[in-house]
Amino acid sequence: MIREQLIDPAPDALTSFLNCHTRTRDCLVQVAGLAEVSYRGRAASTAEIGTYLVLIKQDGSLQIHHPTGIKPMNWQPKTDELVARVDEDVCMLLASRRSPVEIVQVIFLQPHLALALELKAAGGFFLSGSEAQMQETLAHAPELIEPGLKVLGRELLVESGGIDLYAQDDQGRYVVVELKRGRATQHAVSQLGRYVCSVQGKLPAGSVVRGILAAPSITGPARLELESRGLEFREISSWPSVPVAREGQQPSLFE
Amino acid sequence: MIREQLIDPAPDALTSFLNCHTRTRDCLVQVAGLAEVSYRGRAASTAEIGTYLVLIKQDGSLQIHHPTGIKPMNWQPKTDELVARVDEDVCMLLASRRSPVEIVQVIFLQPHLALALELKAAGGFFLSGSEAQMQETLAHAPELIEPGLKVLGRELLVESGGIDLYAQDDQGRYVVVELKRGRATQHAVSQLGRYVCSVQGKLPAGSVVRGILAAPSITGPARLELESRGLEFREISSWPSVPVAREGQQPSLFE
DNA sequence: TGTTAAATTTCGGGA
DNA sequence: TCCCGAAGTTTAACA
Repeated sequence: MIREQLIDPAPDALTSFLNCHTRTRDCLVQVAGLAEVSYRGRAASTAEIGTYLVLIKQDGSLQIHHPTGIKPMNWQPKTDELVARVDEDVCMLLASRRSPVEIVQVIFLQPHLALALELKAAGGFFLSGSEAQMQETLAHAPELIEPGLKVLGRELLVESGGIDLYAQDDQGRYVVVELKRGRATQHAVSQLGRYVCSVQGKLPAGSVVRGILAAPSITGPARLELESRGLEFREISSWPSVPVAREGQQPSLFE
Repeated sequence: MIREQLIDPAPDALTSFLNCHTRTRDCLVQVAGLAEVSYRGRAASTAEIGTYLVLIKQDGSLQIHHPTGIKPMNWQPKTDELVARVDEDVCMLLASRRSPVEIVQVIFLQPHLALALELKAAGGFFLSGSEAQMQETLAHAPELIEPGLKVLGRELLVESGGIDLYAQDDQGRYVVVELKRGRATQHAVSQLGRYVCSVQGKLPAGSVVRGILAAPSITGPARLELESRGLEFREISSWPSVPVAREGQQPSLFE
């Protein structure tokens, strides 16, 4: 599990350690200690000297954590080059990528701990409650949106994006359905509006296209915007915002 | 720096370790080893048995990393309760929060390493290249958007959101400016459209309100959408997508 | 608390 | 590669 551990490594020792274990790409590498971090790319940042935790995963992704918060202080999702070297008597780590051109530089002023861990086995990961799952369910039970609704297509691509559900109502009118797994916002209304326009543009002039936003709830401003644009909202209440373990009850949507 | 380190801890030892160091809230705690993770909240997930790295920061935030990717496999940004206990002869960690109600459960089947680190000093952090900075710059140099433009306000709140820059052109017409630090998308066009409508609704009927999207570039579909809605695009090219160190040259925007 | 929008968003999918 | 959209997005700001 622990491939290698160094306490208070010298600059050249840390440099070798980093280059060795990042090259093999089979370890999760971490270094904790006093460091300085700078980033240049889509934006630019500088972190003054402080105690940070640097993580380098097997795919070469880099993240630098400060004492609080879920998000790293600095990061590099993918690195095209990851190299450590001794510079002015300290170990310096450079993580760069092209597209976008970005570079993160870590200067280890006083590394206290360097650790290489083997994190081999990762089991399966299963997520439920995604919008994709909601789409799957509603595509097979469109009456939950509206009685008589017939689904013609899913993920239909138009110039302005992908339409979640494309359908026809009991009067033969085309219906564009936009799904949200959580509370629908003005953003969702804009999306729906764009899709409705795109579909209208493909049909003979004068065709009526309905737009339905289907979600467990909707914000006040979104509702106003929606109604002013002649679009509709359908509450999908059986979508459990917090799936609760239940016994002897009938399973809700998505279970 | 290293407050405590355990190798292959027994369930009760790991439990004590976790409860002790998370209670004091002055350490970054990590556990690496075989585990199972499940989550219930806005969605639900299960991670089968595998080797993971669990990080618990001083603010009680929890993240569980698998071998690749910048994002944790599971996480809990804020925990209202963080408690470990021995359950069926293994150590189980529960991290829960209200609002939204969510819980992450980690079952440590075979912990190999438990580490408590002191990450005390964090230096200052400075980021440049944000949209806020772009706004600051353009508010003082609106001629970069258009000659004769006068800024009337920033972050002006209307019902549909916050207008980045509110201005008047050399002919006295009101101008709503939406800024993007990167390539502008259809989403940005929608925002701008909403703001223009909101402003029009506040002015006497028939008032002309211009909408300008100011960004370094714009996607093709966004440009079409923009033009079809009578809105305008202004390229802000001096926004350096990659701020480069230069010598003897005149500093660009934002430097 | 509710809503909106930014973010070095990341990530995945389709053309 | 470009583009769009989901995400357990997170985070901050503001009414």
